[in-house]
Amino acid sequence: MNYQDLANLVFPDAKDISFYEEKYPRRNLTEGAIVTRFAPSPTGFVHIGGLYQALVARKAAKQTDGVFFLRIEDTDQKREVENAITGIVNSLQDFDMSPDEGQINATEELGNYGPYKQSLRKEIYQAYAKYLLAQGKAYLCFCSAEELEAIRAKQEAAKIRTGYYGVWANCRNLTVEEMIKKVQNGENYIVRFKSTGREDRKIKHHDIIKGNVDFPENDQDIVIIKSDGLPTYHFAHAVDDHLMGTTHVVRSDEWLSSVPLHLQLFQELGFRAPKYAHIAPIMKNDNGNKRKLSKRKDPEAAVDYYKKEGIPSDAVKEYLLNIASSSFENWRRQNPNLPIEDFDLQLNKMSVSGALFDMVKLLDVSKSTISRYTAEKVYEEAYNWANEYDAELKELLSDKEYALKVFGIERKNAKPRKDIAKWSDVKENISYMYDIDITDYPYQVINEPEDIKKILQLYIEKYFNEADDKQTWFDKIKTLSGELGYASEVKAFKENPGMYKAHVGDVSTVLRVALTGRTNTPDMYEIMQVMGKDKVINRLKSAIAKLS
RNA sequence: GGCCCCGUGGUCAAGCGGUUAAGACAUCGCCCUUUCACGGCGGAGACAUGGGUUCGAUUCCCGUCGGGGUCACCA
Repeated sequence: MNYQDLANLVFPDAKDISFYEEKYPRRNLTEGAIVTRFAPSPTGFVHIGGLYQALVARKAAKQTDGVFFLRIEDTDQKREVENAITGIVNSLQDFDMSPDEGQINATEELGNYGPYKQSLRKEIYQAYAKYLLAQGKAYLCFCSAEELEAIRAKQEAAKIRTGYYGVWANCRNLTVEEMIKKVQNGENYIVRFKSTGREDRKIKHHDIIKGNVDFPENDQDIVIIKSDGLPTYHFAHAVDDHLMGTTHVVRSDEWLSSVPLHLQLFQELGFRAPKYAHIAPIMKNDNGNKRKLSKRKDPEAAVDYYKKEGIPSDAVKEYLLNIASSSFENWRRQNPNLPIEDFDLQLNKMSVSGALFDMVKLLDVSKSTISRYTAEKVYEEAYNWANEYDAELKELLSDKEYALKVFGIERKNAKPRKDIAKWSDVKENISYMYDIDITDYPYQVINEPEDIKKILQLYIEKYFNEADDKQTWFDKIKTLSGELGYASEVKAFKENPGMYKAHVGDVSTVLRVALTGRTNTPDMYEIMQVMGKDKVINRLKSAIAKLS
């Protein structure tokens, strides 16, 4: 009786690993091409941190003509959430980050290295577990949850390291005969890795982001195959990333401390280990403490939040790149119109510590992003958003020709208007351009009904002409101001405030408020042009009528 | 608690032995011959702390403090 017999007894049907080694040959890629992956577990929506990882991983691959794939890590069936896979796939699609290989919907996938869903790879993991078992590099553990708990309790009481290792690993020294006997007796078991490491020795690891990190070797006999026959994360990681040809593992830095284990696993399995890039997670300030953005507490943790708010996916990616690399901002300033695909992200320049999520900054990035859009693009995006989330806005936008004019206001100039941060702002932003009932007129300096009435009436009767160019238009407002005793130049007013009731700016404000119901708007000349003569006259008349 | 990572203005961050310690967001003021936004100019605001090493430390070493991660048949 030897380990081979034990392996055959436990995994009678498992294939020899040579089968898989041949089935999944080395990828034929150009020198330096990077293969990365996004490997979420389907336990809910995509987290902004997950998107961040995926963005970084995907960029690293794309920059080198490599491959970016999506692997679903569903080895914990208890935690699996319905439709999560579809959610993941859709979120990546929303951000224009669909993978080259992997799941493309709940049941289908792309690529030659699949299945890309771990629950479908059970036999593969078992083949490799059998391989380790046959060599005595793994063993069966029959400890119950209670026994494990008892071990832990003892360790804690003695204030020593907890875990299943060394002398605490009860089943580690079971003989092959004993293990076989227990299996034949129907005892429950799991497969554990027989660690070759020693806690008093150090291993060196070079992480692409974190740099040189030394750890004690791993000496824990971790579980590789659980009682349901599925692998643990660690084992699946080693097997999958080897078979799938991953060259660079980009993942959250919570995994950093598992590196010794992972390296050991790769070595004992005879695999070449990938390079690791552990990224710092995105944090949030919670009463003075930093913590990871939480799925439960923070709405902005969910990637869908941005979609619902109408923050363009481009903007979210720009913001994330901002966090990832400080050189991105400089690059963007120099290349305002290039797509972010052209930006070269250096993994080794990425920040080592977790950044606090900054919504204000995101919104600023978003404003800039949207300001670079053409009116056509703004229309399209706003319409698509409205179509899903805001029926009223959709209705407003139904007249595309007019909407295009509205979105074109102050957009054609060298310094386009920057006032939309998210599509959910649009309605509030443009509603006065439509046939709404203005009820509130927040007149400012000039606020006597009689004065207002005079200005508006005179403007309608004598000065308004749709055909005027901008200079003529404004000259007329100046003339009108003078005619009614207001300063037609602000400077003149400032020099001699006592001589006038108010100045041309104040007169303009009256017109603006009467026209739009607000004190702040984009350029009034353009607004009038877009509204057209009838609407302008009607608005002004109606404002007069509403003077008390 | 053990192990590991991190600590530059409110936030994101350059700099990594000698700098007036960049830049962006936010904030304040001024300017942009009508508002707001944009843009321009300017202001305020930082190297956690204590020891070393050095002619000289934000940069290197050690301690302290602070923050984070990890120690599952979860990923």
